[in-house]
Amino acid sequence: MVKPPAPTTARETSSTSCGGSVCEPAFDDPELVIYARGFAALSDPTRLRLVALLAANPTTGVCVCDLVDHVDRSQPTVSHHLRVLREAGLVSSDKRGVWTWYRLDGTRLGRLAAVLG
Amino acid sequence: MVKPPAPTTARETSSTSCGGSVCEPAFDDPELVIYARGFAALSDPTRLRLVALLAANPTTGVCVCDLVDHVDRSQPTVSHHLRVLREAGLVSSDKRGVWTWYRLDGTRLGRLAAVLG
DNA sequence: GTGTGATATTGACCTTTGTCAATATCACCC
DNA sequence: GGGTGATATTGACAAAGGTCAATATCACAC
Repeated sequence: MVKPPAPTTARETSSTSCGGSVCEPAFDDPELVIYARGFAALSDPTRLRLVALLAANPTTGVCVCDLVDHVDRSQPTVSHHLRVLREAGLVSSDKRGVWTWYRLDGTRLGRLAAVLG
Repeated sequence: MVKPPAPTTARETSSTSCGGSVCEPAFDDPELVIYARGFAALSDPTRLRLVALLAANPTTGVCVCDLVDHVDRSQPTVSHHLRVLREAGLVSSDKRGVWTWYRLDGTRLGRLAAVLG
């Protein structure tokens, strides 16, 4: 969203027009849809808590069983949320034997942060 | 979500336990709900386009009538989205006569960006 | 192979959300 | 005051989303 402020031309509010001159942003619609999907993945408190847990354990990641223990939601619900995060590209999963470990994808998260300025 | 990586203790994957030691994040639930609401406000392409338009015109803001012209949605729908953004604290509105101008709240947006690292 | 335990998927439920048409509000001009 | 035009609100509807119980899958141990 960051954009160098355009040299705003003088603008007089007349009674027949708001007098606005709008500078178009440099984002096209497909881009917006992708970013919106990313933010949607972060729009749920449970998912945000999962992200926080993963962010607090960046080097090792966290096993699903531990995530379930920490979020006060049923195991299927946690699994659903992890799927949403994975499909948004924000986390990656790694199956080791019976256990599945999730890890945060800092790059994707950083790109979303960059969009916000 | 940024958190100094805790000194992860050695962890052996046994057959009876994943062996994980989870470092708790420094976010409490009310905080998560607030942030989630912020991201939810950014989770719609139409709203994201509105934000982009406002970000591209930071000094003056943009009049609602111009926003409606630029987003291919009905006027009530645009009004609805602006309300969502306003209630999330991401934009502020300013009534000048018949026209209402919206402006981006960079601080709030920046705080959301900071949460992402 | 059988059992066990970790994770994923399915199905069902209810809530939330995006959208528009219709209507309301409100400021301004004549 | 009546008309006009900008914005907000309401109501209705379909679609999407969060949750859990039940079930499926799959790896490992015995």
